[in-house]
Amino acid sequence: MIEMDEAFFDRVYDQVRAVPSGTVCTYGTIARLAGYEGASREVGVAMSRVQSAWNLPCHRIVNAKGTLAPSYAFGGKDRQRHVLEDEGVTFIDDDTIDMDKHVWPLSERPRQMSLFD
DNA sequence: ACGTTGACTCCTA
DNA sequence: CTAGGAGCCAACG
Repeated sequence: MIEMDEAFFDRVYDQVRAVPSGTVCTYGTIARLAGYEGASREVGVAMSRVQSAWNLPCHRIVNAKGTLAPSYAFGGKDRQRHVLEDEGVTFIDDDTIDMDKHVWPLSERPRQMSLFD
């Protein structure tokens, strides 16, 4: 059977669950993998509706710049950073993830593909 | 059914 | 580096 109405949220959450520990994923990537490319903003809305009991690793979802979610999420950026660091994610700043090392999946990296770099 | 809104992204100055 | 604006898509009142 096919989910129809809540397909968007369900697919988004399913993709969030698919993000491995120690990596991070951007809203845009989640949207794309869920089949809603360009709906990055809606992914953010979906995250805001996540409840703790769902066990979604929403702390692994960050924006394209690698900065953490606003303070009102996770009870503060420090909390989110701590969780990510505990999973092995490294930061270049207190609020900025070292994206090129931890973004997932590798093939979804945002326009950084220099073949000869 | 239309207009607003949002844990976004990209481009320009 | 920061600031502002436009584009994008789905949910909500």
